[in-house]
Amino acid sequence: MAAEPVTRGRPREFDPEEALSAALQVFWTRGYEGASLAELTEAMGITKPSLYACFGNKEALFHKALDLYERDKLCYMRSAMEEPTARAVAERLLRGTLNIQTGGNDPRACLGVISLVACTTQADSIKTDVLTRRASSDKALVERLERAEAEGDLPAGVEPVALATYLLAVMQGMGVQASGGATPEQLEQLVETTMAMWPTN
Amino acid sequence: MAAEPVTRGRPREFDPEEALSAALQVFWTRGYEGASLAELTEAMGITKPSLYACFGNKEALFHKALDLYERDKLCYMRSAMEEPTARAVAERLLRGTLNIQTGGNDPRACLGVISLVACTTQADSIKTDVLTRRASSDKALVERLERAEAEGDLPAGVEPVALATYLLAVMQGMGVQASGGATPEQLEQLVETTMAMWPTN
DNA sequence: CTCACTATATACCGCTCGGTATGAAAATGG
DNA sequence: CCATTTTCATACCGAGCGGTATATAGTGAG
Repeated sequence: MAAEPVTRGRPREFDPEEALSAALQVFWTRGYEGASLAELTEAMGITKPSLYACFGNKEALFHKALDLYERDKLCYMRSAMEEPTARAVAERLLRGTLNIQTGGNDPRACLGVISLVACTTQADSIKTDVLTRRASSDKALVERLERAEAEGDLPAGVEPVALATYLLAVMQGMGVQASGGATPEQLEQLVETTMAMWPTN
Repeated sequence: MAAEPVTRGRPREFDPEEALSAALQVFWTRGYEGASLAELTEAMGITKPSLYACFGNKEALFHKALDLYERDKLCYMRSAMEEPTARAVAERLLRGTLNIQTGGNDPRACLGVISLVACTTQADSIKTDVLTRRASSDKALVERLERAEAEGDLPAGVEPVALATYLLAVMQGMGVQASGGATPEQLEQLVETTMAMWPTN
């Protein structure tokens, strides 16, 4: 990227990255439809025309916030795949989910889960975007578990696709519990219970 | 109830039960905040003043719809507790959840999950209501699993509270997957995977 | 300094939201 | 037949929504 984008005209008075980060926090707690422009602009410290000029509109802002979320918050997903065993992959995923959900002031679900469940009226492109992103991460987990199967790392009779779906369901269910006011201790216990259930050979 | 409520004045031209059932469908697909009065009244076949006169306001209508939902859709939860073994209880719960989620046109999560995750702005009383109802059903499951432990129906080292939290998380995660466009077959597979994970002694 | 250009702040737009005032319509009691 | 009571349908209300027109302020180029 050009650090010197040859500014002509009045310079911008805010940092787009910081503003986007603030917008992400609002979207994360309110959801896409629940986040109003008034709340967004106040959190970002800018006015509506500035937001429009810099990010396009509310929907484009959300997509960019989703980019940031995936880059900053969901990176643990990719690194978890590098664990040596399927069991270790699962535990890294569960603990990473736990960390995200208990990182803020009070526990809350993954932004993707919130967007999927909450956006019901319009937001067709929002849902599609989230689903597309999730499909690729789901695929990565399936491939990792298929590798585990090939390596003899999974007990016989355990289907990689089914196991991946199951694990993702637990992670998403953990998000629902977090949204429902579960304490970090309860979520931690849920991780341990799930790991105790993990198939052994 | 009095079947003859001594009508005086112009009789009502719609059936409140049917109207409430229609409202429930709208709330279930749109969520509380996503359901507009326009969509509600159209689905219910009545006008806004009629709705207001009969049900109070949107919030009161939602609480009554939640009553109906619990009575009609979540009755399987109570009957599941009567199964003889903890394993059978779990399977009945999972299959009951599956039936609800795949009952409509396309899969969707439990109304409680939708309400919890989606309602972010106002809706304080909505969340409280849902949480209160869920707390009692959670408690019933915990007590059932405690009975199972006392009966030697659970393997050693399995905590009833932790197991109940885990099972509920899977059910809720299943709802998220349903909202995300999972097919009934995938959800069915998720049930079977979960049952395959269920602890054995 | 002047001009072209860009970001800023204010005020505003059309629309939809949940909720209601109002008057006509349909029933019962006298 | 009339008064009373309750429901129905239309039209309306203030507020908040996402988005924007407009005018001003701050920058580099010439």
